[in-house]
Amino acid sequence: MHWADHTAQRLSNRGGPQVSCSGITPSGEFHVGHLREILSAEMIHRACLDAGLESEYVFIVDSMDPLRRVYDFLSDSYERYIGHPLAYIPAPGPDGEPGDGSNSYAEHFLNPFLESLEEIGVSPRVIMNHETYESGGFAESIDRSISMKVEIRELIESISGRELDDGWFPYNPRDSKGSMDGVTVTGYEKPFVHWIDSHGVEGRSDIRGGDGKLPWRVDWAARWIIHGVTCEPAGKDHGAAGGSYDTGIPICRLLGGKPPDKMTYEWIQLKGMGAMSSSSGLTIGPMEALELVPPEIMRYIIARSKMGRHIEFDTGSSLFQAAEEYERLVAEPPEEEDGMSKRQRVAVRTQKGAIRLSQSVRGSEPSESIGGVSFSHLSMLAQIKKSDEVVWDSLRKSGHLEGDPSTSLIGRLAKMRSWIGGSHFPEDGRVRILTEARDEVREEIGQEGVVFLEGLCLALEDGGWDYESIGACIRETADKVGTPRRMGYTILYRILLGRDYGPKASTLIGEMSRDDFVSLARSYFQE
RNA sequence: GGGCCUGUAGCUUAGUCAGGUAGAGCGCCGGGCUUUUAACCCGGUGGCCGGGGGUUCGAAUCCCCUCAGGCCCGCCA
Repeated sequence: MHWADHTAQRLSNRGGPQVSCSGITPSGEFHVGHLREILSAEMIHRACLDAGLESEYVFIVDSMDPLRRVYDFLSDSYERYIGHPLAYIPAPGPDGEPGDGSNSYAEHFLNPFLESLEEIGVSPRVIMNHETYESGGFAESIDRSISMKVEIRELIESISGRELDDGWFPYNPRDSKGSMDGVTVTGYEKPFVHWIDSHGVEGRSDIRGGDGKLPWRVDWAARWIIHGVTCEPAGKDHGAAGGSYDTGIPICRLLGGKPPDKMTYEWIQLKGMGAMSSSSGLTIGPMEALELVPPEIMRYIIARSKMGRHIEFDTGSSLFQAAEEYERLVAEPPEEEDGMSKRQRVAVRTQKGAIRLSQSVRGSEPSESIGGVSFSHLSMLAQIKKSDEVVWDSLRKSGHLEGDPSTSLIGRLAKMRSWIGGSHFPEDGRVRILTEARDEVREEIGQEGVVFLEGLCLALEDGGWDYESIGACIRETADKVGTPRRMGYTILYRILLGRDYGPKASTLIGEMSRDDFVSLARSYFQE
């Protein structure tokens, strides 16, 4: 059974309406790794719906989290915002300088990400955490936390092994400048927390507003209660022993809630480059990834892997592999058959689940996502056909397409073109036509090849320069000089691409000019 | 120091929670195909399940130890 379906089954035992949740801090550019966070939860949500449960998917944006430090892409001017909630800091401009404040730091990074989510069929209920604070949503939890300060403190210290300092308080007020760093709480009179800040200024924060927040480990437990979260897959960092999941669960109970089960997922790694990290600069943003990868394939990459496994995200040749695997499964959906072992049945169900959950539109027919044309075929066409119209013509001729291309097919071609045009496209997927003879090829094709090419050049002198005529010439020449047709094609692929296989030979040749082809072929039999 | 994940065929992996004769895809090899969309069809090759010990009638699966890789323990998906 697919992990999402399995989780849905567990959640149905828990009962009640289901709320799957993700939480991400918008401290910098979003990257592909974040898609796993989102999709893991969203797929569980869909599996719940498919299981007939009432379910919702919410995306909580940690907009109340403070800016930790001045990141590389920020100017030094951001020094003064350290400790301020991301929702109350102006967005950086292209130069890294703070903007005019019309757009907050949190929104600045969040908005493009939401667009990416739209594209892969994820439309969460977005909750800006700072708004929940502002509207007083956290007030009760804050009050409870303060009254249970001793118990919470003990829990965190004993489970995480951390020693909290004497001034620790389960609420971090914002100081006279708006920062949450270096503020000492001096007292609590519901609903006000009194404090003195590092500048010596005294003040008070209303727990019913955005004047401060719960510390992370308590915040997490509290939001589960506030939003009724029943399931929240978290990055493995939260899952470490003594990590925030281990403290969140008992704290949530202490505050009177029913926490979700601990569930963690592994990182996505960039092939050969280690884990995604905003600070290392080695990231592929979701926008960038989705410019290359069709939505269903992106979802499939997440859906086919169990949560506990690393995913090597690679925009090179393994993307072809993933796409082909997806297409194969869609073309021939696995079915349970008599005589299958229990394991085989499980495998079939898992694969069917992965395909189902990979659709960007829930419940849509998987074969529509492919649009009748395989990923690798499209990559070839996109490389040898300059204009989209010619690609459609070719597809109509080959019977892949009737009438106008679908929106999804147009999108696929556009993505394919940007993939091919960019630096991520794998070399061995590239169709590069050679322009002159190569010694090793000369050796491979031997005398038989020379005779065949001579005959072919002769045959191509006259006649039309269209795929059909060219194809006919190839077949006729092969028969005439006594070369098996298969060998004739192999010879052509060798001189054209330096490989034994390739896209349809007549199509390839037809894309060249007659002179170019003849001069390439001649270079093998003329000194 | 503490903890987590992973290790199954050349590659990607299923099966591990609920122990019952090792499954799949790709690749590779062979055959077929008198238009080769890197295609398609048929057949085949291939694994002491990282290693060792234990529990059991029976272990890839449970327990202990060990090796290797990745990672977490202020914040980070």
